[in-house]
Amino acid sequence: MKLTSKGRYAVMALVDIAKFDNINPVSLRDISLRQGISVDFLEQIFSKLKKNEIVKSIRGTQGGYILSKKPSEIKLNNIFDAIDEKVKTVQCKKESKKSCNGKSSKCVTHDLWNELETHINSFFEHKSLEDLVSKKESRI
Amino acid sequence: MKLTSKGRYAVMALVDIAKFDNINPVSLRDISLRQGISVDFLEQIFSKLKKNEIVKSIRGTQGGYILSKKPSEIKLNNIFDAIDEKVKTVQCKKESKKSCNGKSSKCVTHDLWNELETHINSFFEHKSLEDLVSKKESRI
DNA sequence: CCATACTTGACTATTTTAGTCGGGTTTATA
DNA sequence: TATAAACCCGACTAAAATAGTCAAGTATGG
Repeated sequence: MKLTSKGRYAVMALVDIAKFDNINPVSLRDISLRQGISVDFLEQIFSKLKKNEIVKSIRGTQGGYILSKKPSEIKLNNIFDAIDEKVKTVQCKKESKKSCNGKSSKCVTHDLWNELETHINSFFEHKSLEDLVSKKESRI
Repeated sequence: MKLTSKGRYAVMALVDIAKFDNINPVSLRDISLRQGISVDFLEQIFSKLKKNEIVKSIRGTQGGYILSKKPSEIKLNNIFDAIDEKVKTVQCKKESKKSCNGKSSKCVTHDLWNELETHINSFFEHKSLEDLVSKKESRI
């Protein structure tokens, strides 16, 4: 079970934007320089963030991205949902005859993974971008 | 972020053993038939479970595996640790100059992933094999 | 002594991840 | 109005992880 770079980068990039003015758009180039993530990869990520209305884009020179909502209203699960970073539990596929029928150990893992999923999601639902930003502003 | 088949199979297999006599060893062949998992793959998994003292092996005819402890004493995190199914957070590698230095957004994700890891682990630490077995015995 | 079952390690196909690359379109500003 | 900064979009690819398979053992009960 692991977390992907994509998820990590998305959070880093959004925190970066949140730290700067939320009126002036922030360009991917700036984020790239500050966070050390390639512009090309950021484009992929932001394409999805935009589709899911986490950010708004402003085209042309001096363009960039701004947050669609206040940092306090952007929960981490919104971000991960947007970029398809879900908690994927391995499915019981066609092997259902064997392991997932009424008889023996009828997918003990089904309930377990569902529970875990709920558990993790509730963690992300309670964390907002603001939580991450303000934590880091407390630098002496 | 996703959970692997290996983890799922390990849990399924151990629940299978727990359901049967914990005095008579259960062979991988039986588990294979009941759960629809290949014997070869089970061998890989059980090799690690044995090294980590989750199960004991009994060789020869009529051999098989038995649990090393009572189902209530085997927590899911013990199982996942044994088979290297950890929560892996993507590391901030050598790019530390850019993203992980004192200046800008000094790895906001570090703290976040650590928190999540703790959160998930505590979930697994509180679930034992017994919890899974007894849940399923309530089949009418 | 042989069939059953564990033991070990190497091998492989498939899928996912983590990007890159190339060719666009839009728009501020000089 | 030219130009450069910036977003937009889809195809491509190398590397890593996953999910197994395969082969050649060793131990032991009957």
